[in-house]
Amino acid sequence: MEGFLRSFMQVYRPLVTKLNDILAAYQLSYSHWQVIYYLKVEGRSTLADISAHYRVERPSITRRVQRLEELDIIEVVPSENRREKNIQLTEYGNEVYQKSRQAITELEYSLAEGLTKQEQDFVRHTLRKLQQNLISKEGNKFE
Amino acid sequence: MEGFLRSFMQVYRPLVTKLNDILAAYQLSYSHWQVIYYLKVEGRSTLADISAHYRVERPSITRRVQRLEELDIIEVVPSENRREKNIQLTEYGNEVYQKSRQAITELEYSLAEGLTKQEQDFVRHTLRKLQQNLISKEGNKFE
DNA sequence: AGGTAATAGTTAACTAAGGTAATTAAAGGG
DNA sequence: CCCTTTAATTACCTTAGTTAACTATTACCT
Repeated sequence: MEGFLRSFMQVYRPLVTKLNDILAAYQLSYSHWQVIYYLKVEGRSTLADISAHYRVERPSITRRVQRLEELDIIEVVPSENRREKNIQLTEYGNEVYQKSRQAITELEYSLAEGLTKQEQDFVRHTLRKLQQNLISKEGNKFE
Repeated sequence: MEGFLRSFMQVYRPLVTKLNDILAAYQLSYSHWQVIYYLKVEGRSTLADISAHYRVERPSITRRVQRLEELDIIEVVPSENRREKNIQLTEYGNEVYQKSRQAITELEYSLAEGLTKQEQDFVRHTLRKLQQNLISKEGNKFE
């Protein structure tokens, strides 16, 4: 696996840059997209949910959410437990999701150019494995 | 390739964190490692070389190098062209390289757990391809 | 029920890392 | 010899994360 880290890290930067370029259309960047995506898939959620899922500390999530609130992409909905803050996508937020989804999917396709279907499946499979190897060797403060 | 970006980005953070933990032993982080690695492989170089190789703007490289200089990991060597700054690893810098190299290689091994040799080769191959796809679709201000 | 402990969210302060724009110094070319 | 280009630097801004400390609310346990 020697050289793997080098390759991986060199893919990272141009990739985020491209993603951020796409999301700049809505004054967002990739970290905000993660929240939007989560809410699209999971529906109404708390900040703690999102924090746990992405393994990102809560203050970071607070900031992402504040931005999304300002932009009317998400809204707060009342919850029984007054300690937690339930949020969900607004109508406009759904719109932003749809539009960005398209652009991001296109990016994914363009990345996959020159890779066979099998290869693509394999990459996903491997990444998931790497992620597990990484997480299992962590302090696991999130579990 | 749908879902690829998501997986990729979720591997990234724990990975850098681990790398930074390793390098923290020398008050460094991964971005500094890149410079050390480059100097180890290429020998005496200029900041412009490093900037071009990693596709990172020069001010960023200046900062990385300043840190490494402070820590006596690199040293400036006189060059004919007084406009460029030639740098190379010091003896201590080589030591830091060796020690970190070990730890990083171990990390790579532990990541590769559960992947066959073939799979590992394939991951590297694919990452390189992705990198090319990304770069070829860029403004290519570095070429 | 009442007091303590845990949890959700926030704020503040810090760190890492990058980018652009402007500046300085040196080199090169007509 | 002047003008342009190039290498490095500085200053300033942005993204994104972390830890520590605080508030409010809920849960637990005697």
